[in-house]
Amino acid sequence: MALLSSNSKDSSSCVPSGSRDSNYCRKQKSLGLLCSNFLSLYDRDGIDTIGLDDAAARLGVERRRIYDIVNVLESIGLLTKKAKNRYSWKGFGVIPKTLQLLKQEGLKESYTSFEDPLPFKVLDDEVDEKFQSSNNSSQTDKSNASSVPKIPGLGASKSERKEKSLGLLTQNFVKLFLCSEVEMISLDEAAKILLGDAHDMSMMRTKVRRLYDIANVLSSMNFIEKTHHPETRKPAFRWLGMKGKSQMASTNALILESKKRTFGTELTNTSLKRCRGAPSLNTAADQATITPSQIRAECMTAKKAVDVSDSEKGSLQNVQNYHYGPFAPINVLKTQPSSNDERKQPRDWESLAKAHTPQYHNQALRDLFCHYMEAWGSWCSEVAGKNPIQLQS
DNA sequence: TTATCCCGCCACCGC
DNA sequence: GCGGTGGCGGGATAA
Repeated sequence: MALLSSNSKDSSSCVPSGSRDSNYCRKQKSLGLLCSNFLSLYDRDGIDTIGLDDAAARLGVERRRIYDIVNVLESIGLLTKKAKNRYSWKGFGVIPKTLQLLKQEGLKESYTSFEDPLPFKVLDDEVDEKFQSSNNSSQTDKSNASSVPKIPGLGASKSERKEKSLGLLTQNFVKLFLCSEVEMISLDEAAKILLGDAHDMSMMRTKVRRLYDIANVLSSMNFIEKTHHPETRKPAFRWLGMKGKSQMASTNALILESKKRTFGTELTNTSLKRCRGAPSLNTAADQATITPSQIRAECMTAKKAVDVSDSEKGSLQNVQNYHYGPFAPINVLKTQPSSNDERKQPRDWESLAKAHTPQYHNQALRDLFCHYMEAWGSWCSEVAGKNPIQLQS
């Protein structure tokens, strides 16, 4: 295989001859661009079924590439397989439901196995059951778009192959954002978390390659955006969710501008935060950028906080309808305002801020939170003309 | 140098 | 055996 591959490339890349023309541009062949073109073709009214051969022909690519796109799109519910070579287009309307289901599954899983080195890997059976039922009914009932979509071509007994599928990897990658509250994650770190076998470098590299494929497709739909860690400058991806998708259509200019924002100005950039209906108590630091190397430690810390009790967790969600995830401030559970508290001194912002200032275990997070508070303070004085909240260091 | 990811081989599966 | 599917990793390109 290697020989054949390298031979075919020798004749087509180093020397611009053969099938690859002299002005070959890699970007023009990218999976992300291909996905954009695919959506341009099929994301419209009147589109019901999509033929893979047709798609490949119209997009001018080989079938293999269409499989890559379709697998990712199907994993998030945009498509469902109808028959061999034929898919049914569901559209972006199903995405909120899909994300909600993925989040539910991911949260359930993370609560039971966050200490597992591969917290998002163990859900296969459960997901598969849902996929199976989803697929069965999708053959006849298109209203089933609310179910988390089945991954294509995965027989129940092919667990090993299934575990490596692009679709499942896509779902787990998305869960990583939905459930961990991590604002930014590198693909290396994602691969480590999703794979578990971080010691196997070969497998890691393969996983990262697939994550690049997935990330390209997701970012072409504006579900995520590529960015860089502000300190390490390491490449990473930030979750935008449906907000990114909806704003892509209506406010391209705004998004382009926001992509240029610097890390320190992110505080007021709430429009691009993930779409999860977070309440106003959601702190800036809660949405902060986390260095990948801090993820595991913070996961463990937050796991302990979240695991205080199921009832406590339930009440938190009832009150706030919001889940902090593994990066919640450690005192969040203790300082949630009761219904009585909410009536007390609603305008005493300073004491409120002091009472609710998160006490992160991690020094970097504390610094980050201070940074946000400073930014907020300057924003208040500059824009809103209010007194900045004094920082607790 | 490192990050990115295209490309196509080939194993697997159902018919 | 055959065609559809998709995991996989070499190695080229981009940054």
